[in-house]
Amino acid sequence: MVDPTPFLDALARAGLRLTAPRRALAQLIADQAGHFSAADLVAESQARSLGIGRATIFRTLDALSGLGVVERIDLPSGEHAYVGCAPTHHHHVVCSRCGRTAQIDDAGLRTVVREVAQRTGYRVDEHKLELFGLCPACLPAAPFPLQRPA
Amino acid sequence: MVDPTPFLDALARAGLRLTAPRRALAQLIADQAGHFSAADLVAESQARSLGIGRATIFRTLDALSGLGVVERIDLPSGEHAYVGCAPTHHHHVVCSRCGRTAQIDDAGLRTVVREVAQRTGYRVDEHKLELFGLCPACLPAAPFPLQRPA
DNA sequence: GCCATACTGAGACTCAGTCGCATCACGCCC
DNA sequence: GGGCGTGATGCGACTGAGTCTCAGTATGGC
Ligand SMILES: [Zn+2]
Ligand SMILES: [Zn+2]
Ligand SMILES: [Zn+2]
Ligand SMILES: [Zn+2]
Repeated sequence: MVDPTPFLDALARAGLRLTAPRRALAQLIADQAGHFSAADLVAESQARSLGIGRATIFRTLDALSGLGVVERIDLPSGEHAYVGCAPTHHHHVVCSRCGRTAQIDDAGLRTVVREVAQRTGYRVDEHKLELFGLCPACLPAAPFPLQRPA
Repeated sequence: MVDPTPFLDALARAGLRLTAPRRALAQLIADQAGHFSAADLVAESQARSLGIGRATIFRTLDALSGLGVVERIDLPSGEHAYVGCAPTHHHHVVCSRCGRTAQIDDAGLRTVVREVAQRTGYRVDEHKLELFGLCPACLPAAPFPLQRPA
């Protein structure tokens, strides 16, 4: 039951209409603890009998991610998931157990990108960094790393 | 018409059989200039009348990526693509125009990962970094960056 | 309150990827 | 150089994500 206003504000600021389905979805998204999939929203919307069409859920996710307040992450499994987040450049650490994410800013990546550009001769326009592991809350539950950190 | 033996070697080393479809696919993959999708292979296999089933293509890609000689990359568009590559830890710079990729090793990312872990309290087990831009060959053709480098 | 128009829901559709199963053929052993 | 066990194949049906169309609805500027 977190605050959905950032999502609504973003929509309003972009000149998009604040319709009932969008309000409901903003709330639904704000309520998510970790990352969530479009299917999750469909299921919950049905569970809560919100009467929101599947297409609208996809369209709203598109709109919100276009505005940068929701971001798509590519799970190692190949699935797509979303997280609500701030519309500034950043990356995510994703907990493989509970799905909760933390935002991280540049964290020294700028240097890495510059070095890569220099070494490869590519002009790098865009980059994506995702980190997976266990959040502080889940750490005690799982003693061994899945893979050696690298 | 590049050399398909690295793929075949990897299969053999893993105790997998070198069947006709796998040989054909190894060649097909070796022939790819940039990244390719499962659908690309299906199409080319049909074009060359290789008679390879769709399922086999997916299964072979799974096997090869399990062995690390092929890697799945998540394009910004959300599509999945594959690239043949060395079975060591590395990342890719992907040309948004021609799809050609360059491998890059750690490139200072280790430090970034460590810093992120420290700042967030997460234990980071796995990470994925992908860079997108233009390769040296495509650079002259496209004067403006799609987005400000960040 | 009216109206242009952005948005919506329903449902059909496409396309990636999976699965089960009968058949095949690789490659080890002789 | 054959047999044979078993891993691999192809087919075709299936699932599930995401898209599209279109007629109808409701937002928000005026
Ligand atoms: Zn984000
Ligand atoms: Zn967790
Ligand atoms: Zn690779
Ligand atoms: Zn290029």
